[in-house]
Amino acid sequence: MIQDPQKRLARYAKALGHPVRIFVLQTLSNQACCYSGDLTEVLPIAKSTLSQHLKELKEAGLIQGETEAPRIKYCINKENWKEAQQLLKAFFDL
Amino acid sequence: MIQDPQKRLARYAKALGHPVRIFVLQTLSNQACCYSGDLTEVLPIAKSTLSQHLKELKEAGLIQGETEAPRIKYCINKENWKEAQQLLKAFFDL
DNA sequence: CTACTTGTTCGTAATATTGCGAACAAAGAT
DNA sequence: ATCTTTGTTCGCAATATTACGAACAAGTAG
Repeated sequence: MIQDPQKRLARYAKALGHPVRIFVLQTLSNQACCYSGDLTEVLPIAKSTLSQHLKELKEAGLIQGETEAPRIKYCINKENWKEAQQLLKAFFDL
Repeated sequence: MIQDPQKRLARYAKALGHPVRIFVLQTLSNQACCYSGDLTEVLPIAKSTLSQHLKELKEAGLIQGETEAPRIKYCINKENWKEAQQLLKAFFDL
């Protein structure tokens, strides 16, 4: 009954379903990439909590992390980002 | 730190974060309105479960229900739908 | 009035989410 | 080799989500 595109759309939407994750994605969209330390400084949450949110975004496929020295550089996963964009566009253009 | 638009966007996204709710919204977008019985016939879930999903969509402001005889007619809440659309558009056009 | 239809609400259970601090791992600096 | 920095993982707790069936309300039909 419910098809794969609907599941994928729901998956992406779920990942967007928290203010912190929205903020993170906005930050990454604006400025290419960033380190999680940059985010911890700004956000009023524990670093372990931020780490979990980043993990969820990673598992949803919306971001990717690249080890770089002691830090990890997070970027948008452009391919999946585009898919989410298209699925949502199609959804609202119904 | 986190502003109201981000919270509202996250709220809408959260409401979209389940395949059944995506399906319901697609159905309502396509054909004006429908009764929850129409949905129960098609979806492989208990009517009480569907009722909960409809309640969440209602509380998120994305749909509205209108009592009509023994049934309830559900429609998109166009005002909030448009807001969600705009917030998401702005989000992805970053 | 007594069914019947339609949908919500309640009670329950299993699982997921959110959040924190403490402990841990990995790599660079001293 | 030791310390520092950076971020993850673990353990825990509180709350939310998802789902079902049974019971309940509200209106229609007989």
